[in-house]
Amino acid sequence: MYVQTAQAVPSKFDYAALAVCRGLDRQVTNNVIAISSLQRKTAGETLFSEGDPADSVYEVVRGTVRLCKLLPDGRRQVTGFAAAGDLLGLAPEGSWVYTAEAITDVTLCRYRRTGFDRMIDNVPGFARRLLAVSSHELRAAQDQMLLLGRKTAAERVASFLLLLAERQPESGEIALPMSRTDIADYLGLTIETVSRTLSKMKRDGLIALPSIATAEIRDRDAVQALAAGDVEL
Amino acid sequence: MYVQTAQAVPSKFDYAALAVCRGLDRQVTNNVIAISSLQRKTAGETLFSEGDPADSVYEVVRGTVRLCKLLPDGRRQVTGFAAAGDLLGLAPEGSWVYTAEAITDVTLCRYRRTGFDRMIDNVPGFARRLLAVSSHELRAAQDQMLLLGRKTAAERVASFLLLLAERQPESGEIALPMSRTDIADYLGLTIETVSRTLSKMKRDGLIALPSIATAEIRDRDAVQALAAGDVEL
DNA sequence: CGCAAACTTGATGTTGCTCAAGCTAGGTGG
DNA sequence: CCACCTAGCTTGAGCAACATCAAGTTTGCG
Repeated sequence: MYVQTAQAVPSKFDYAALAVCRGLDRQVTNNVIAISSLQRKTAGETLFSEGDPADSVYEVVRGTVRLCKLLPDGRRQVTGFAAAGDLLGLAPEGSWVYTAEAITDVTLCRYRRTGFDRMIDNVPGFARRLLAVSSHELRAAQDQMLLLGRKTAAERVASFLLLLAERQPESGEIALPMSRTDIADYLGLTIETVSRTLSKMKRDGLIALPSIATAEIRDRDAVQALAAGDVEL
Repeated sequence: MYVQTAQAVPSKFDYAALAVCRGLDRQVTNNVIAISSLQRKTAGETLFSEGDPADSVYEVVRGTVRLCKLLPDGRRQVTGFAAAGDLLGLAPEGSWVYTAEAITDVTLCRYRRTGFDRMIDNVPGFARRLLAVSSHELRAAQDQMLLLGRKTAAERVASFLLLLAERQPESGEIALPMSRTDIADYLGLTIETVSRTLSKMKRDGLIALPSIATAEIRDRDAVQALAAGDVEL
């Protein structure tokens, strides 16, 4: 369990910039430092597996993590992608209910559960903010249920691109750090269907695919219409 | 937080039995009474619709509620069924992200948002309990993503029956207060597929269907094997 | 008892999956 | 520096699971 990737923590690290510290005063931030440790994982490494005892909360500082669940025969559902600022393991469930794996090289901040729980009880407003975070995740999960239960393949892919675009407002280009397999397992499709759908959207001028790991929305209205089911591909 | 005499309220109602009050002392329970009001809805009535401003938290006291999301063209995804003890609207999102409709006649306890938020900040341990509830819902949502994204029709129906059975431990019979349409929209299937699958499970002796709104698991191992994908129907 | 809504069952259709074959990009060694 | 190699991606052809369309049947209610 305690596989601390022994790597020097940069002393210049800015703890106050952590998502967990948002809105907290200087003294409490110091408290956060006391219960946290920085970790690095290289692409492909597992952070933790479904069923492992969950004695920590993680914050993604840099990179992208995939969260997934497995069926006994190997079928996989990616339940989400966590990027910088996202928290894993808010749930005090005792053990992890999904597996987390690094998609890119990842920097993490790990908070010991005991200290974290103490903060929940003692830091004013902290619990309420976590509740808001948890609710937001729940909302995303419900949107995903609608996607998985009722949307067509084209609608799923279009929705996915819009979601990523929303989370990366800086650039016109959308980074796709995850593989086609990850996308397929997130959208409840096969890689072939994902690939075909992206190709068709490109052929029709809705998007461009400058590289295998990049997409660009060329006709936002058309992609949105597609995602909403107003039009067929 | 101040106590207010509960005059507008049927005196025989046992407020201390509310899920919200679990673990709270007498004085705080009185506080709950102050911010709450009881409501009734008849089968088919809408409690609130997606997009409506969410100025309250609801607790289901009696009956069953369906939570659903709609696509513009009418496709529907039921994201969950809420029964006695379940809370709706924990999320301080500002407006509802799903529609809630009464499946049976329903009794509700409605808590004003403002008072509820005050309790989150002031009642020790309350926020933490809500966080646990929220996390539990998130976990259920992720299980449902796996179901919707990766399970076959037979696996979905079997999983659904086991889920209901788990939530109704009292009896051997499973109550199905929701229509086939509701089940189909929950499982991401059509009513025909749900009906056919139930019929087949009955024909094969896995379950019995004593009435249209009741099921009984006859061969639990077989149903579990089916739900896990170990065997085909 | 009769009616409408909900459910079941059957026949046919379509979307997305499976299987199979190329293609591309990035990394490695000559 | 380039050729090779491999993992990941794309494309195509056929197929299966589930959806759709269309009757029947049951249930519950007035």
